Amino acid sequence: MPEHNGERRRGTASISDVARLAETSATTISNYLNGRAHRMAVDTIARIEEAIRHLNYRPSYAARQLKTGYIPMLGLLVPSVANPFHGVLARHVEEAALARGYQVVFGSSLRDALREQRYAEDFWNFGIRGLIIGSSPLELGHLAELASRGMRIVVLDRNVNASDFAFPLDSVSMDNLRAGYLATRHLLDLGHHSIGYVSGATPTVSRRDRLDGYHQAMREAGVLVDLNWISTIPSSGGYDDTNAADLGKVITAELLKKSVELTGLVALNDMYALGACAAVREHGREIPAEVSVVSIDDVVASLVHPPLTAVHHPIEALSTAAVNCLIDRLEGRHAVEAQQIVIAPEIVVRLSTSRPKISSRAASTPGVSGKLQVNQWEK
Amino acid sequence: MPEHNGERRRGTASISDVARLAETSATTISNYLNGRAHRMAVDTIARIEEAIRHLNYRPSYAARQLKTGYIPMLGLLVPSVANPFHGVLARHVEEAALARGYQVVFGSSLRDALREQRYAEDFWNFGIRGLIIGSSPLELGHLAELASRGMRIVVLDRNVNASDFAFPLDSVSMDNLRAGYLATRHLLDLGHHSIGYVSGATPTVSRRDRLDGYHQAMREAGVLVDLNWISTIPSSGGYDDTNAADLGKVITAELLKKSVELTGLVALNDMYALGACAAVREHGREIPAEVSVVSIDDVVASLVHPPLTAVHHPIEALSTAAVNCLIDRLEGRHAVEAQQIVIAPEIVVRLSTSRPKISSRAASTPGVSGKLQVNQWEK
DNA sequence: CTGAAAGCGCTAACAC
DNA sequence: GTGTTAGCGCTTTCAG
Repeated sequence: MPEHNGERRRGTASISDVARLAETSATTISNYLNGRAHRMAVDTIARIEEAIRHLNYRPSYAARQLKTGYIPMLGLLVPSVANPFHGVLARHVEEAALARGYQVVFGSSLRDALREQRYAEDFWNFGIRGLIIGSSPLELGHLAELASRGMRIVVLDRNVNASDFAFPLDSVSMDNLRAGYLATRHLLDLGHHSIGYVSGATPTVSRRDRLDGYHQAMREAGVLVDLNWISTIPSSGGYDDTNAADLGKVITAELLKKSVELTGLVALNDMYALGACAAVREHGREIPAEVSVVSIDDVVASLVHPPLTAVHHPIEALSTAAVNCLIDRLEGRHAVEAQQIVIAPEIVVRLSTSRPKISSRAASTPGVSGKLQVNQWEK
Repeated sequence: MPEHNGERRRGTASISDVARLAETSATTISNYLNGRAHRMAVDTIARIEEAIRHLNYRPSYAARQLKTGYIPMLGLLVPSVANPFHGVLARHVEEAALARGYQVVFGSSLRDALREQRYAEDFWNFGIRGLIIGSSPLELGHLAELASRGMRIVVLDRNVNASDFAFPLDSVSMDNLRAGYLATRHLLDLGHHSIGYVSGATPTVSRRDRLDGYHQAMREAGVLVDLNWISTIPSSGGYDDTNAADLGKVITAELLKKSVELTGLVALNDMYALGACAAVREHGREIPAEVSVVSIDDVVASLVHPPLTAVHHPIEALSTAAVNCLIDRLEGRHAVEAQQIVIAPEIVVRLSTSRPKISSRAASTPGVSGKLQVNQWEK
């Protein structure tokens, strides 16, 4: 622990200062402060308020916390606040927390379970008892011990199967499978068959679900998916999300090289989509004339050129729901069972997608990939 | 204050539990914990460590803070973490703080002095004594009272003239004037004369400085600036930075309408630049063939199409410097005088700028605007 | 309706 | 080297 200059709460009045000035006791001040002023003598109240104002008194959360074990502070852990998606997420979490009188302290996990755990434990040592996890690693075991100690956790962006965990876990998420499905389906509906999927290999629930959605849509349309259409490049070690766009570019370049027949691309998220667009252009192809690109998340999709068709991630609704769920639990006004909130996404069509052109390349599709089959799941 | 379920630090051992198990006193544990174990008996140390491990003991920051007035937590206030620039800023602040053992709690000020003040006061009530202000309103008076109480404040993104304030204030910033200058100068060097400046009217120091840089470059090149080249649309009320791109678009549309002779555009930041690009295209002009665009900040500039020429904002260096400066002060290892750190930016040339085409429009420039003068500042 | 007293978990004198 | 004591600012029985 670092040295500090020992500066005390200089200039900060304490409850006893107020009591003295108001000619009453600390207890009474405390009662007043905690909403137990209902049947207090009016002039006592008046004196208290006057004293508080005069002294510019604010109660110390530390002292209060020491006594009650309670602090109006939430922890937020995301892969990286530098990622615009999580920045927006943080912004909404902040606002919802503020509305309930809570502050939020954040940490970037860098998708590292150990780092995430350390942060969470640090939060605990600060007295924080409510935690929002804004990512979705497959495993949550690193938080089990904390949960058993009493940390309330709500997971954002992944749907949790309650029975998967030994501890109660609320979850709030967009229906990621449906997101992947909608993105793919949109391309399919436009007439594309050879559709690539641009994603890093980081194992998260939301990513797995989105990919499942892609497969479901393809299957439903009777398109046999070529393995080369799905990127398998693992995301590099110190994964910070900062390089997501670069990764998307590399991945897409690879995809395009292996499979010239591709006319449509579904990107895991906006950052990957930006990288994908760059790669498509470097490959000498136009968007959407030659390759259509659809993104998921819709954080910056509308801002670029061309504006990207994207499945919109309802971040605000999710964040608000997560915060309220968490605080409700902290304040003990909840049923015991874990809650799972899932919100359906919608697609926003913009200018990065269009009908495929009849291209000589597509005609020369190698092997069976892209070939239409009898659609046995037709609906 | 909201009700809570009164859950105590259940399952959390205290220092006396450790003392008991280690068959020693709390003081000794405390000494051990605070790096005063130099000449402690080795077996005492061993028993302590064993006990700590066994109990999974972690000291309570709240109790420690109550005693010492110290808490390893920093407050960070930015206009909006949803803004990618500030998200990246927050990420670097986080990392620098973490390296020094500090957590960071953040708030979005929405460029509202009152909101900013409330946050800062709340931070204070949590025991936080170090604050980073990541915006640069012209006035800082709303923080004066807090500063006088002992809050350490470092301002990021604005250069502070120490004597402007009654309280000591460290500042860390890029040389914003130079940033504006470099951006404009780049366009000038390419041969542009009619150069617009895209910015909201929010009064901040960094914005004023950047605009000054624009003027300086224009003056130096002997170009008379037409008032219509500089947007004067005030940013709308509840300014959240979320709509910066939209604002940039509206502003640019206006600029282009008023002044068809413009062949170059300097944008206040990346978000404005994105909006500017959209407006240029809607106006039926190509980038950079017909209009060159240069941005400032370079947060997403490289990711879009075409990749934007931009003055690079050294956010990491600034954030790290700010955090270290702040913590040094908190830990009392600083000279008394306020520090001003200024870092020079550099421009990164990409594909959104090129030499202007000889256009009939430019030739028909109305009035004197855009006319070359004798360059009396030539160097 | 108000107050006195005890104690949350920790650290800092000051003994021993 | 290690322990004793007091107390940070607040809340909470429990009396009055």
